[in-house]
Amino acid sequence: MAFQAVRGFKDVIYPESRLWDLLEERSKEIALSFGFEGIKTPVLENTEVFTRGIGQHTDIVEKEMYTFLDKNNESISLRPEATAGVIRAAIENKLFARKPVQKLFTIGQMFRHERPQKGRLRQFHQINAEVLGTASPIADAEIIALATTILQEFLDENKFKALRLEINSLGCPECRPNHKADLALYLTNNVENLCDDCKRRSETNPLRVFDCKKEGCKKVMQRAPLIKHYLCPGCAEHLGSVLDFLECYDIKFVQNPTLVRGLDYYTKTTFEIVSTSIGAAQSTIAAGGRYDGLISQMGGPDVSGVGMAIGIERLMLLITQDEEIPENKDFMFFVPLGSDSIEYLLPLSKKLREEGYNVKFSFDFKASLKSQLKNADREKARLVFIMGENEVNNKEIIIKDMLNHAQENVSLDNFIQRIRDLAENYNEEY
RNA sequence: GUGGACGUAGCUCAAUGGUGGAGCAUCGGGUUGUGGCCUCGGAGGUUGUGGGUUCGAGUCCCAUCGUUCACCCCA
Repeated sequence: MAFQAVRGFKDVIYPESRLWDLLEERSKEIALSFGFEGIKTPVLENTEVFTRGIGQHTDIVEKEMYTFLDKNNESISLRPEATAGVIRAAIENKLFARKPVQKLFTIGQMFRHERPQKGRLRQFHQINAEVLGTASPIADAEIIALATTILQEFLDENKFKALRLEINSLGCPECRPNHKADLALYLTNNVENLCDDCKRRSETNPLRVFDCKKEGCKKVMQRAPLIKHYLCPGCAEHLGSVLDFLECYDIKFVQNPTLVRGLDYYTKTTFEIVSTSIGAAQSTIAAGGRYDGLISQMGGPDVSGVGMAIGIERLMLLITQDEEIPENKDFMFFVPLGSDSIEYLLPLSKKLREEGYNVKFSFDFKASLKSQLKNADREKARLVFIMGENEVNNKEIIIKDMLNHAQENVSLDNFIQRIRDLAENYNEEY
């Protein structure tokens, strides 16, 4: 039996790997343009970073985290999300002593032991950004603007328009308990009309009952108390400001009063960017929100933060949904006929690469010109440089243009200058 | 973690329980050192894996692995 990758873990091969690299490069450039600094944190943390950060009783920590004992019997876990580790790193490296507000950006793999599905892997990747150290609603809007800017960069107009930004406020420790209590009471009073799942949810995670698709439950929840009627003046004002600022950014949104997040730390602003043109299991492309209390809870200063994550696999699914991944750029291609020309051609290929051209060199110097040209064609060669016995004797090279079939002989001495001239005429194609 | 569907060549898919095929891709010819198009040919498979039923299984049954859809949950 041949080897198989671990369940839920996937190889990324070309051409997807090309698009993947592009995605990482461009999104990083965009984050830098917003003033974020890159950060790289380990995939492995002490388990407590996550139990304290995300919450002991979340599904992510309780059921999905890869947790095991290290050789010294300490419990360590693969990170199921980025925020807790970034905050741990910010505190440990005393970043808040450098300046009070930290804007941090990272891309990397996360691990959750779920049943795999399309767009749901056990190792998956996120583009992640956090603004730590400010309660300003401008930061919330900026985080959302960063997410939408990155998505807009990679999606064509129709796909981008098919995205929906849903936003809600979860309140704060001041006002949230009042809503929680009233909701719990309401659910208890209507428990006979709820499905079995929702009876359980009423106990474990009452807000989730809003998400139930069963008619009975939906009917009950139509009259259930909504958090927005319970927000304290501070939270209400914050939400209002965030929405105002989103309009300043010209970002469309819909308020979803039942939007919940699966991580305990969220307060006030919470949002999701979902695609309407993709399966339910992978429709959430990006998500995030504000977290008061998390940074201090992890041993840092008592300041607030806000962050977002984009699921790379899900974004890739959306991008490639009905589109081909673009080909690599054109290449120049060296064709030695026989072994005698190699000593002339290899140095020239080095020189061209140093000048920044994309250069491939045929490996099959013993093969016929025909098969090497065929190969050159398949390798997307625009200019092919051929040198055989005749050319070695005359100290010259054939330059063949594969697009317009033209070919010319140039002397070895004039070769590089001739390529510069040709490439210039091709308008930066190389 | 729960329930359903599907696994045949590198890819997309055929084959009534009776000798597993096609298209594309790949490799090689179509006169000496000129690619794409065309044409001819070759190679490629323990039908995911392991059991079972049957004279006979790609096809039916069970298990297992994988994929996928809906849940749970989430990026």
